[in-house]
Amino acid sequence: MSDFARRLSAWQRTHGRHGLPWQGGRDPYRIWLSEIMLQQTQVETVIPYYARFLARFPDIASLAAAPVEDVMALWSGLGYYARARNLHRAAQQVVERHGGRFPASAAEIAELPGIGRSTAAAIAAFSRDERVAILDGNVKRVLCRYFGIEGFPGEKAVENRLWALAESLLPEQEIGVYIQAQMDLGATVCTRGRPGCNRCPLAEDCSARQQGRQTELPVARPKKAIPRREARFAVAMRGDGAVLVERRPPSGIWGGLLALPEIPAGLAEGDIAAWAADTLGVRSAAPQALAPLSHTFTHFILDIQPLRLPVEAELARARDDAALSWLPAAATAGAALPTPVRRILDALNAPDLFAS
DNA sequence: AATCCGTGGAC
DNA sequence: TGTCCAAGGAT
Repeated sequence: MSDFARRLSAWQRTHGRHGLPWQGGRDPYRIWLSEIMLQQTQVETVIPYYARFLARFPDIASLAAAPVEDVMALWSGLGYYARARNLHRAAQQVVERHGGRFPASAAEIAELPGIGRSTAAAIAAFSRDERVAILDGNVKRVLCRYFGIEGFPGEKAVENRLWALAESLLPEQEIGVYIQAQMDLGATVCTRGRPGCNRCPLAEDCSARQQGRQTELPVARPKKAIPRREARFAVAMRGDGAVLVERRPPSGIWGGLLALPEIPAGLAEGDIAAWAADTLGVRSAAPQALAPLSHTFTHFILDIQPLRLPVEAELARARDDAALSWLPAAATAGAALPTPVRRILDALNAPDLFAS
């Protein structure tokens, strides 16, 4: 075994993380769920979602049998909603094509929607110690520093080199411990800022440390200015507190979630009531501006102006739009809402703390 | 290959 | 306040 792997695994046994909710078992379903939730998402954020999801869907069969809307609701707030849709689709594929048993090998696992090479390897390594490499953000950071690898790791050529390196370093046995060691070292010691080199089992011959380049490696993503966009959300509210929401298409931003209808840009304030009558099927009083908010996505910032439309009457819509539905105030907590929509509705339902 | 896809934590 | 990006994958 390479000294690299031996030192890493030895470190994991004494200094690694062992008590996380998805650790300690070999059930591929639980491991799979954790890996998907943890994609681009921090451990502390995932923990409560993971518990709620497992309580509602304890196994693949229950997940596969559920309506996708229920799955989206449990994912509400976690982001990257295609993960939830793919998770549901994959569960159904396991039932239909694998007799309900999660496929064993990393190669088979990677065929499922939402599971790429690295996630498939992590599942196979943790569930049955299959000898396969992962390449997530942690591993990229550790390898780039230890071997002094130049170039942005998101670049194809650099990534290919890292994959080859990761595979060449694999120990013969106990791959699960080794994989966990890489993740834990990256998450707790070889962190992005201020790495704890004095606690690192690889420090003595780490290229970045020898050259004092810990903050320069891995090479950062090329900078790109992120655009700002504006949107007005219609908050059509009935007297009983129910709000009109729109199921978004499966792909794109907030795919499959319930959002507030967007008022077309450029539509004059005075024309909003007519638009609401035509498009939303509601007769409403004059729009009232609610507190604006700003929401940051990965690649743009959205400045949101919610406009409350007090509903006076429901009209027959020319073409019944199945995407529109009334969300009762009591149902917001369990609904599949994106975060800013939840904030807007929560503010409406909460007692006004600033009223005198 | 480059872009798209959420949210919140850390600094 | 802004910046960066975390157990990535799909297109």
